[in-house]
Amino acid sequence: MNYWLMKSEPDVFSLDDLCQRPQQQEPWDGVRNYQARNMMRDEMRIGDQVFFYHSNCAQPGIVGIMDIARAAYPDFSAHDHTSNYFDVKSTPDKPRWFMVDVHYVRHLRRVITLKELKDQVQLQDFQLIRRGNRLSIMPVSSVNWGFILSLEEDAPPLS
DNA sequence: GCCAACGTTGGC
DNA sequence: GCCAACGTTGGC
Repeated sequence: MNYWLMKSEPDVFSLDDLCQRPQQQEPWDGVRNYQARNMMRDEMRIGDQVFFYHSNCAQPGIVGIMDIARAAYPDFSAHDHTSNYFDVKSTPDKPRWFMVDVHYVRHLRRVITLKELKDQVQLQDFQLIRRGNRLSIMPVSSVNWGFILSLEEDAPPLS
């Protein structure tokens, strides 16, 4: 099984939004970056575990856990003229963009903030906190996954 | 294939 | 709102 982190702006789609879906499941549409697409299309498997990360908000950080409920299939929002994610170069015949379905697992007991992650000596190899990182989807090693989860048990940092 | 211009991400 | 970092586009 593989571990991942996926970012979303909570104003657009939050962990609470996912939690409130009827099946607590949702297509992860709108990814328009080739590296991120390739990871979804080529490497994500049903049952993989995913950190849900809130970006571009007051308190950026990991807020919960999802799993992969459906492997990659064409992102239909690319073919929808009314969608923000419309891409004239993607067609149903030759889809350029792919997505997976994610499924809610749980909220973390507290937000593990970006700042807190950056402060961890043990996470210096974690892509999320490397300079200039902008990928919205990234792999998480099983070691880092376990370590980050262990932070959940700690008291939140005071600052 | 090079690279300047431009657009986007996302923390702060 | 600012801006650093990075990806994409398109002229040549």
